[in-house]
Amino acid sequence: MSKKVLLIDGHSILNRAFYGVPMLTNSEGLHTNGIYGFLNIMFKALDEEQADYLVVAFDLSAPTFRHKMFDAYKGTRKPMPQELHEQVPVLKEALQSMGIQIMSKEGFEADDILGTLGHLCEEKGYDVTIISGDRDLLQLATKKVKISIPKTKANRTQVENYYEDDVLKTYQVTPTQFIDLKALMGDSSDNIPGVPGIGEKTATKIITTYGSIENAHEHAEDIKPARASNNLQEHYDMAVMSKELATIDVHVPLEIIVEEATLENVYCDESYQMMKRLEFKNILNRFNKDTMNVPVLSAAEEIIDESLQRQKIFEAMGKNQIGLFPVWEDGVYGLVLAYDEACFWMPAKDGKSLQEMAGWFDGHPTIAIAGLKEGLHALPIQESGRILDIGLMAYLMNPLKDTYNYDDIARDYIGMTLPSRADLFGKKKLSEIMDGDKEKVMTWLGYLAMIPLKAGNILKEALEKEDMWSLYEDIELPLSFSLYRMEVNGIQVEKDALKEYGDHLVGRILELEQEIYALAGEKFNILSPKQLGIILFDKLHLPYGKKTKTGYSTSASVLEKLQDEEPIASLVLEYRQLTKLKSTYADGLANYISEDGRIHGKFNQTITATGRISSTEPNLQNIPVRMELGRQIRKVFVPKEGCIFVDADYSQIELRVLAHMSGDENLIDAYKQAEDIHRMTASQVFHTPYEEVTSQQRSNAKAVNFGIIYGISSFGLSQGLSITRKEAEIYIKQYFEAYPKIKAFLDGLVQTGKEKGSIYTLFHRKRPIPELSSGNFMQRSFGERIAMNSPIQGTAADIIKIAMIRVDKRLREEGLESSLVLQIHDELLIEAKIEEEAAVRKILEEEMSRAADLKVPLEIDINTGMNWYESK
DNA sequence: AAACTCACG
DNA sequence: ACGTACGTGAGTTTT
Repeated sequence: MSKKVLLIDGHSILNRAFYGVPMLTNSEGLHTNGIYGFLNIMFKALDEEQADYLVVAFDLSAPTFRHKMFDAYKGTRKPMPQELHEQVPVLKEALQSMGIQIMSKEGFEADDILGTLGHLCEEKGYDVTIISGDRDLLQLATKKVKISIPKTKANRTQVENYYEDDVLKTYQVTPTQFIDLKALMGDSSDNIPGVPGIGEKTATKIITTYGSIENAHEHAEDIKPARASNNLQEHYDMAVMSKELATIDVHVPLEIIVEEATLENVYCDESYQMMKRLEFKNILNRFNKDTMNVPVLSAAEEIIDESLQRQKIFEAMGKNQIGLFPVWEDGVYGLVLAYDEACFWMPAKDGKSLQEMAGWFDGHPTIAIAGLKEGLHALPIQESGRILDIGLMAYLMNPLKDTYNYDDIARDYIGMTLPSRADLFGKKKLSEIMDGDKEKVMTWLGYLAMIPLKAGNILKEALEKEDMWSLYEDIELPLSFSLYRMEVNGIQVEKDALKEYGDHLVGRILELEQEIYALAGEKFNILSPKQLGIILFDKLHLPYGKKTKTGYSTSASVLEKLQDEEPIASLVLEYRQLTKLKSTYADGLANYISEDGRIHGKFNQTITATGRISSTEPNLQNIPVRMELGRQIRKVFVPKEGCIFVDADYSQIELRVLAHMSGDENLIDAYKQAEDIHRMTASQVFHTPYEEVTSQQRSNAKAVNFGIIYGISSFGLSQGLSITRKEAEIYIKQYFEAYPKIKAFLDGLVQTGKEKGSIYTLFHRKRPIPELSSGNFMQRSFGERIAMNSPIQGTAADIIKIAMIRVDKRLREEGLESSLVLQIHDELLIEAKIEEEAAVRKILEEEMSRAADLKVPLEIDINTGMNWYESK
């Protein structure tokens, strides 16, 4: 079996990857999309080819001879965008960490190195694959040398492979003649001028007939059309030069031989650390974790005896700061405790005995912990300001990450690469882990408490430096306790009523199903966009609107446009609506009702980019309300015996935040004068007296107000209002004329974002916007909309968080039995003792409207009821 | 795992 | 020329 050699055109593949893979940055802010795409292409090729040797060739940054020649003719090449440029050295570093041979040579291009290596390897009888994005390399194809061109189409990498025969089949010319072809038609992307007026068609015809430019020149008079003939004669020098430019040198004197480019150290510790730094989780999966080096930070010592455990905790009480990690999973309970350089694993008998340990911490020192709210469920430690939740702090420092595990924080804030739980134990359950290698387990447990201990103060200082400590101490930390209480509290749901609701839906769903099949003329899966698309647009020939990358779009906006003409469209819309209610809500929620008849969902504090809370397992922040049928489901959410629901929501909090932050007097005055802000906006924007505003004008103004908050774009607004872009532009222009300071404010946000790389809320919450530095128009525009929206959405989130904390605090301080059950972004739901209704209303009213002192009043609406339907 | 669709603010 | 409103989570189908 002959050896296999893989040769990669470094810059070309990096370039392809950069433009093919959407923007990606690691937490250092380093752009990584090109490197990521490059490595994926490389690994895919390695898997497929099973190569013995691998070389990656790069051009040197200094312009090479061939380009100097041409640059003299026609200026220089376009400069590489900064975001790509910064990835070149990092990619080289990554390849080096894998022990992959990198080759470049002064005075030669990567093409020449690839050509020479390909040539040499073929002579040695090896199978060669050259990967490049550049079709110029097709001239190197032979029976043994394959040119592989990856194409990133719609997020999927497809590869075109060319041996000698394939080039002939595709281009009607041999690989050698491909050079002549290029010499005639030119290649702007490669700075080859070619002959003016000769394109692909003519060039192919000429070369297939005459074989080379030299021969063609000799028979130039016979060439048709006349224009091509004349141009070839007149610009033959260009053709000759182009041929020279396009010809790859296959005789470069190389010092290194390909046999040295073996693949022995691709998956080593060094490259593992590099992939961690770049945050390539997919690529990390390729590593064999068992052979990895596991750094010992401070392994835990097991303390089983309860009185010894007490003693250790007593000792910890004398310290300034301790690290804690409550373990409660899969029948394993216990506590990891760290102080100074020591660390102890203290198993507990069960969940209850672990909870009891919380009492031992009274009068505790500062506690550093990773994930306070989650920890509280196992170890309900006393509420205090002396807690450093490193997960929460790391979230505030950079809310864009998807995990804040000890290994992420160790890497980002201590500069230490530690194996994650998955690296160490894969998908094993905790009980299985604990039964395994003791030394490894104790090392891991050590991480869980030592990393909080070590990172706690680092993160505190980092937050202080950014003027964000108060956000942590006064808002996020106390909020963790409120959210914890809401999770424990849960919300009562009537299981039987929910079941009935579901059954009622099923009846109608079955009817709709039959009607749809009848109109379609066959049975099919209505919920499959693919099958539905075929039925509607291929079989029934309905006019299709949008297309997705995989086929026809069957989204509601498309079906809505059809429904006047086509009954099937309305039926499908209704079918979708009902099946959604059935599966997500009727059935979905039922699965979460626990023994106590309540749903205890999670309120996540470290998910969103803007500072909002998110709700999962189940999501209680998207219970239907807009459509009556869906809204009915709220009737199953009820207060417990002796209670009622009191629901309070802010009225247009984001628009009020905008009025305050922009300081626009017109909008501020509008809020002070008018009942109806959208009507007032319409009056000011369309220069119509307030009383004469039509409902059409009002709803347009409302859409513009939304648009402003979302980061206005004429296209977006035109979609929202079903008008043309031109009309949308006029609305926006008129809006900004009516509210000039809003325009200045939004422009300022984008500018700040570009200067600082981040934008901030009124309470100093930070959101980095790496998209703003993208060279891609789409990405950058997206960044601009984020810059306009996030401070508004984020400030509103800050305000309701403050309100929540204060409402919760007062409910407890005033000795009330009422408690918070839900937060839905601008709404708080309280399960209130019937006799406490007035007190609860008062607290909500006062704390919500006073949560922030804005230039406009914060107004709230309050409703009560015996279920959530009534109280909303 | 990714794509699509749709529920909410 | 580019082809989208901002922020989420979940269920179903498809790859």
